[in-house]
Amino acid sequence: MRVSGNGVTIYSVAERAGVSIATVSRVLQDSGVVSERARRQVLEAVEELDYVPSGAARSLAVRQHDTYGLLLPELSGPYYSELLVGFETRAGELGRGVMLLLGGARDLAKPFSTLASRVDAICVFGGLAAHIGRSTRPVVVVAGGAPPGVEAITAENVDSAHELTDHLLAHGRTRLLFVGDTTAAPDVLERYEGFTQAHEDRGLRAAEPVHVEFRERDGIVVAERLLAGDLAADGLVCCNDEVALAIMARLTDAGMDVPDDVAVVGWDDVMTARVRPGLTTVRQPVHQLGALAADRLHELVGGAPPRATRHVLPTELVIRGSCGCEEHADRPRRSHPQTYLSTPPPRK
Amino acid sequence: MRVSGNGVTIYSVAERAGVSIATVSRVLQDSGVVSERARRQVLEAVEELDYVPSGAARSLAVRQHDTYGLLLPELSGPYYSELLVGFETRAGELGRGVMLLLGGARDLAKPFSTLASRVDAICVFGGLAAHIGRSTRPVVVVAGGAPPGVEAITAENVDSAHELTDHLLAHGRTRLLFVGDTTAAPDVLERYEGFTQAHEDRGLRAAEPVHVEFRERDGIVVAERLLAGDLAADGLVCCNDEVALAIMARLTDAGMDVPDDVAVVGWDDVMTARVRPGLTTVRQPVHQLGALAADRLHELVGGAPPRATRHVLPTELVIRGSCGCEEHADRPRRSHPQTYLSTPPPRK
DNA sequence: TTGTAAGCGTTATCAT
DNA sequence: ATGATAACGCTTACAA
Repeated sequence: MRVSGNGVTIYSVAERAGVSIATVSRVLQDSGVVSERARRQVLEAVEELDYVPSGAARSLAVRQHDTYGLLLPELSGPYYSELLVGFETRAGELGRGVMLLLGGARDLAKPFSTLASRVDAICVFGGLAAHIGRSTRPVVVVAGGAPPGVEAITAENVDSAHELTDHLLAHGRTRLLFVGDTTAAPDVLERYEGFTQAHEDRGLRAAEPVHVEFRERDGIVVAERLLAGDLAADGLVCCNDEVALAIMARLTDAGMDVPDDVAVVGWDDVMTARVRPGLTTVRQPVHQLGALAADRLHELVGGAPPRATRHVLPTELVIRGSCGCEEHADRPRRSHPQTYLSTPPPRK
Repeated sequence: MRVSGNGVTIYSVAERAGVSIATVSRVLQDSGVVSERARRQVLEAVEELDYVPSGAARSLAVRQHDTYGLLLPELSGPYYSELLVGFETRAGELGRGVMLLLGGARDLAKPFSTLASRVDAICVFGGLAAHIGRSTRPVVVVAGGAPPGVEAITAENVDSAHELTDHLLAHGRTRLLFVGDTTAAPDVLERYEGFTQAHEDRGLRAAEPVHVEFRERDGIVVAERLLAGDLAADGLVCCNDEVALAIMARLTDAGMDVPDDVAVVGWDDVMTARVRPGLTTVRQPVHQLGALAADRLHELVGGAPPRATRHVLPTELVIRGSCGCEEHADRPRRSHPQTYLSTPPPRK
């Protein structure tokens, strides 16, 4: 039994149109020269037979899948979605399809190699970089460290964190806590580095990070610990906005004032749930990250050599009220331009 | 130039292992019987050569892509993400890959047929159902109406909307507005139907829907119109939580009280941004929607006949404070079980 | 247990 | 302008 497709092949079409399969292919690929008459007949036959070409056969013949893979750990929150959208959009512009693989809990070994067998190149999210067995296919790692020889694209982290932290310290905050699991993602570790450096630059010593996941509920736990006196701080630098917002909400509910009692800042500039005080945060060019990844895969597949240095995208510090500033214009305050290798700076 | 892959084929492996390609295939597919010795040698050769099989060649040979397609309009907010995760997860469990196509603004005709040529079956999001040209491949439409002969899966809408609306009317609200673009998605239209019916059941006449998009900013516009007196209402039934939350935030900012001045209810039960008052909303089994879609595609590809009736998943009304109720336990109040065709009710 | 060989449905190179 | 025909890399009877 033919389980998929309708059994209509290029042969059926050729026969019906009264031409050879070569002509059918020419018409469909719009390659070579075909008489108007032949073209019409082919198109007609295609229509009548509901012909759907076999992507597999084509890929085999042209030795290219025209598809890029994307490996993400999950899809909660706006971060991954935006990355995915950026990637898919650019891939689409390049005429490439996208195969998605979500990390989740499952063992990725087999799914990953299956993916590798179906695509021309793969974009891997930072935390999952370990899954790249000598992948044979071109790979770029996004938002995280890559093994030697593998290209990496990331948003600037250290400097942004430095500035964000320093901003809090400049507000006179003395007991800052970094909230985020530095072991979970390379990005988070870099942010903690910036956090530490900012302290050191002022002759202070940064506290150990408070390890939590990225999710909202994890923020609540931190808030509870703060309320219980288990944790003490007058400023919180959170690994992302969701955690920051959750903490703010819980703290405010319990009668504490943000930023008076404790300043809270985050990362990502999530546009949802605009709150008061507005959340001071670092805006990342997530969409561009995805788009750039797709671009690079395309170039790598095209034969370009992998880049030796990481490609770092600039971020913007967005000052609102949660850091202790008077809430003013909702605009980015400063940006962190980075070395651009060959790609022009992303534009909004 | 060989642009993709490393040129290592099953032949290279066979040669290196000193066996035939049939044996290599047997080892890799774990089919047929192979001597331990041959197996070891093949595996060794695979390792040494960094062999990555060609998915295309395999698909061509087995006449199956082992991949399902998913067509979504976009990825903003948690709704689509959850749907996607549900779909991808189940597909993964079934050993199938997922190709994603995002609607966006671009013309979908070509991307869609390309997609069709690369997958065994496609899941199409409701609003995009029009893009299914006699697709030849099995298709299921999720969250929306499907052309005759095409299977559809959706969450219950009319009854939920009816109950939600009636709940507001029972609170003594008299000027209810439905906020959402009924022309954009069939789901929204169904909700408006329930909205209308609830009015009619009480001998009232429902107002025309206020057409807005799904996004947050669209909610703000509505709030502005309300504040400006351009719109008058003491209760708002919003097409999703993002719009509802945005409206609530803007209204509250401007000094209005929710729910005293105006009740606001939504749809989706977005867990982010838990606010006060808590948002009364309808919880949809979005993850299951995606998972069920993958399941059905799998069965269709396996030769099962398409279902004639729509497969409707139950929703839960979640009563919190934004409807005017005293804020009590954060639990679903009632559910809308529907006819189950063959799939057991989704469980949390 | 292993190998040979015939597909699978395209593209692309030659002739014609 | 069109048609044979040889790849493309794999799976799978069928033989051995």
